[in-house]
Amino acid sequence: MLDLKRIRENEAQVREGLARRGLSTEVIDAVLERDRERRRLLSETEGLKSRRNRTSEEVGALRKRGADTSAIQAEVRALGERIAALDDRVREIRAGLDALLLGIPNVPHASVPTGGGAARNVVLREVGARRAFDFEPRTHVEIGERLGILDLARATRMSGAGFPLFVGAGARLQRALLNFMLDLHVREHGYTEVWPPVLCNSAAMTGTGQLPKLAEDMYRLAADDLYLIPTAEVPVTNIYREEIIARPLPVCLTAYSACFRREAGAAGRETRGIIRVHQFDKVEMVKFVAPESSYDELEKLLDNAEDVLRRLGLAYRVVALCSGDISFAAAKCYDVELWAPGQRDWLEVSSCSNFEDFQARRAGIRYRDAGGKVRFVHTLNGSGVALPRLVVAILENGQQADGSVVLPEAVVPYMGGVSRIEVPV
RNA sequence: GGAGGGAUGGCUGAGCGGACGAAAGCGCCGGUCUUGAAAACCGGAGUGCCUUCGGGCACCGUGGGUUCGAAUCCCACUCCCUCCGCCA
Repeated sequence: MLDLKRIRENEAQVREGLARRGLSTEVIDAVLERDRERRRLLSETEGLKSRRNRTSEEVGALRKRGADTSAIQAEVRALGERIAALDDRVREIRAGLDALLLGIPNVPHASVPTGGGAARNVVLREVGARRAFDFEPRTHVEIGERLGILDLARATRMSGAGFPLFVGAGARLQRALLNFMLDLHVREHGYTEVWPPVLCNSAAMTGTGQLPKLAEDMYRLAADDLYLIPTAEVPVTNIYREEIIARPLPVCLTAYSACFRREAGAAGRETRGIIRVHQFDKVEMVKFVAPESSYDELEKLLDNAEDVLRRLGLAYRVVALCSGDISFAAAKCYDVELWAPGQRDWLEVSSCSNFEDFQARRAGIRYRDAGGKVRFVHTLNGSGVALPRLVVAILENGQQADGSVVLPEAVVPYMGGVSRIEVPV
């Protein structure tokens, strides 16, 4: 959520931010108009309340002396009625204002390239050589089914399309990769591991910005005001909701979680295989940092995500998203994409974002600066990394002519020494 | 799921409907003393909003209600604790 004062005082900057996202700035007019009305009514109401408080105290004093207070009591009662009416009106305006503010996206950082659509994203670097094949590389679906480690048909029978079932070495690979990534972030990148709930309430979802805009994309348990999380970002960021963080910043947390996405509106896109699924597993990194350092911390976060791929020896590239492509809550965002030879395409496996104080303001996450002043933290997060597309890349890059798959060395210890998944006889 | 108890500032914990934005202790910050520290003593300190910058308003789990006036009384909800039942 944007600071109302910021909209008031830096109107042009906010309008430019919306425009860079390709959005209308009409909402700003509505916000400013309601804000003016709200402040006008507040002054009036508070003046009346001040009068009521003083007069009411008088009643007490007069009573003590045994004086008749019926006239003055009637006066206060009348004041109370006026106040109640005004309060209702203020509440109404405030609710409307909040609804507007919750629907306004973050202002893109100055360093974000301007433009809309993937074509305007900027490829910053490509790391690692793409493997050359002396045979026609197969897709992960072909590889996985032949190896008997991926059973999409049976998964569809129990849950529908988009719910992968991993078997044998495939299941083991999931567990191995998760442990490999968590160990890396905890032991070498300085993160504290957490294991969060995968159902969160609407307040938490609003805090990180999934609500109100992305309601259609989430699985919801209507009877309980609970949603299945689309990413561990939600529970992990909300750990400090409505708190003044007492620990020294930065606070760096990492978590594995299952993630659930309805992918409404994505029907027909990337439906083959496990590139876009309704349930998947992911290791997430989340940081709570002082505002001065958030852009340095974003670079570190990005490097932590890249480190996963470097150690697995996979070819990847880093993309700076343009202003029309960054997510609702983000001020700046880098995507990390893996090369998948069976797809002949780059697959997004991580999105590293700085939200500045956008989420912190919604979720009420604050800290005390050196001077003891209470301020909103900056929050960041990034995948480190998402599993299904990582598995796609490992299978498609590691495939051999005979159908077997050679695994990256770094996961072999986590696979109980297995370095190659063989075709069953 | 059943029965009872509870929710107050960073923590512990007081609070006859007007004195309470709130005692006290701990912790924290500043000062005195000290070579330095500890102890002792003195002082300071909640959050948000509005403002004509004098000040004002709101906040004691959340939302309603009673009253001239609510941390305090009433109702509902949420969460926590104890006991019983059930369960991995």
